[in-house]
Amino acid sequence: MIDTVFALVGPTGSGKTDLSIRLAKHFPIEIVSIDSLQVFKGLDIGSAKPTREQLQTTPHHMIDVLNPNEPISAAWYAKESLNCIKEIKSRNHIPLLVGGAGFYFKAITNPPRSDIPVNTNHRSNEDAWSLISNKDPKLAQTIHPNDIYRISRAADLIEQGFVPSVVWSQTQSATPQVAIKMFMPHYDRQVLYNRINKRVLHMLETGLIHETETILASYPESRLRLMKAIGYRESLLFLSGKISKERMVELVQQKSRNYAKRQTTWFKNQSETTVLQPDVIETHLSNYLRKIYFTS
RNA sequence: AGGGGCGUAGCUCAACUGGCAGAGCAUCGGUCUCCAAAACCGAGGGUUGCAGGUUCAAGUCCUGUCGCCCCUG
Repeated sequence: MIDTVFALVGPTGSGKTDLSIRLAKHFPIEIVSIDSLQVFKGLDIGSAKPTREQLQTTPHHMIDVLNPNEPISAAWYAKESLNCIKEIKSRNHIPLLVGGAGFYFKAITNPPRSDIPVNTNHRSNEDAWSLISNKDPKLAQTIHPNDIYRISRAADLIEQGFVPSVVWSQTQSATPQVAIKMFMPHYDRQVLYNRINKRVLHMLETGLIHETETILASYPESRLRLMKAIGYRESLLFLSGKISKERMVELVQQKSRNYAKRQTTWFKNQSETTVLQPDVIETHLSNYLRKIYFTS
């Protein structure tokens, strides 16, 4: 029988963290963060990590488990969070997944093949593309020639003797280890954007730039990762004098809004997602949890 | 006041000697099967500051006008 796990999903700035803490006051909940940045130690302000108090009042998992210079992957994330879920259940507690990383959620239900390593050596896009056209023409028709991520991974698979279209259809049709029931608060776009803009301002007031400097000082090799993370990238650009402080704030707000839109698109197009108005989501989820865990 | 420069998409800018007004970003929609706060795809959006003139044809040339910037007194 497949376990059902509950999840609080949604775009950045939609109040997931606060809501999860409130729920944890009434239920024996342990929170599993599904977030690509909060896993890293030191990325606190920029990743909008739960506060120290929040982390103390409610058990959290998948937060502060990696150093900023350590590698991460969806397969690893899926495996670790699945472990957390299992342990929480063995304690007779309720696991609640909280986060906005759709890709990692997907990896939890449909884990990618972790036995085929990622090839780190560089090959040109043209080479990879011609490799795919030759060895897996079916796939070449479904991948856009500019889609360098998937092209590169497909080339990985081919070089290791696999046919990408076959491998990928297998992982897709594999029986999921857990079913995730997702709840997402829905805000009016303008309201959400205002919240995000305000939150970015708050990040700057509480020391986002200083945090960036601190991380980089302890882990110079984490520069690449920071350059791919909203808020940290712009801080680095500001610190190196490439942009003004005003421009930096503008950019962080803009990129956060763009990200929030992508997250919303991802989750709302998942069939397991229940979209709810912010003012009813707490009672709705409470009722749900009560019904599932305390009636039998 | 006199001389010069500039006004083109929400923003930053393209458009050789007149020849169908474009690009990046933003905005809106979407994709995602080990880099995902990443990467990628699609769409909408313009009386070229305004008013005249020359021309088959004006963002481009001429006149006037408004706004901004620089230089000189």
